[in-house]
Amino acid sequence: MDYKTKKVIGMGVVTELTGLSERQVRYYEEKKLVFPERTKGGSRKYSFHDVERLIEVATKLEDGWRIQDIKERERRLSAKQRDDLIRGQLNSAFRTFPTKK
Amino acid sequence: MDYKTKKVIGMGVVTELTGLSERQVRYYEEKKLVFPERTKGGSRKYSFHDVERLIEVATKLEDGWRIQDIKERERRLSAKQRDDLIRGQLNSAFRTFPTKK
DNA sequence: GCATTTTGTCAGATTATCTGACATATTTTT
DNA sequence: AAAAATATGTCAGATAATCTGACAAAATGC
Repeated sequence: MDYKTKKVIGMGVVTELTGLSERQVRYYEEKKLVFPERTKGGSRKYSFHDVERLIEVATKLEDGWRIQDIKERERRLSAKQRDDLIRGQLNSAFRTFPTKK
Repeated sequence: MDYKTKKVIGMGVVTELTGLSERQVRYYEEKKLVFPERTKGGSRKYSFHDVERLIEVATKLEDGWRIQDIKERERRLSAKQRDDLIRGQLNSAFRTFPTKK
């Protein structure tokens, strides 16, 4: 049970912690930058990780980035990470093979 | 900013995480076993630490303890800890004194 | 037996949050 | 430049979440 990723924080606290408006928080969700859970009644629940994510997004927007830019950059980054991961797997495959005790 | 002690969790999530009823959670506060913060509007906000505390309290009650017993025991324990702390301070005082480089 | 402890429940009020829509200022695109 | 897209504010009306205070009741303590 990770305090950082468990989704337990309501909208009010999120706006307090981030300094953002409700409107902004919901808009960033609409743009698929954060993914809150919901209560049975439909209220959003965020994690501390989500809160940090929102602050990160807000900072970039203040720096002149646009939401699509942010997503585009992250798409590229994660693609690179995938490549790196594959390379790492290949390396370890070749490395573990000859290592025979 | 500690995820564990920051008071950000509402009543609904607390009852989910603890399995307790709202009634129980409020009663344990009335008996001064937990100390939630409040929003401007008056809603309670708990930390993960509070949630663990509530579970601990509930467990002891299930084991036949009564609330006054729990508080009494903790009063004694913290008194002992105060004593231990003082003893520790005295010890280190006497230890650091002769240690002259 | 009477008092205390702990929990349930219910009513009524207030706070918190939701969706959807319209407005708008500032870019970006064509 | 005109049109389109972006990001945010705001407002209304609805629903969900939470609060307090009170009464009831079962279990346990003294």
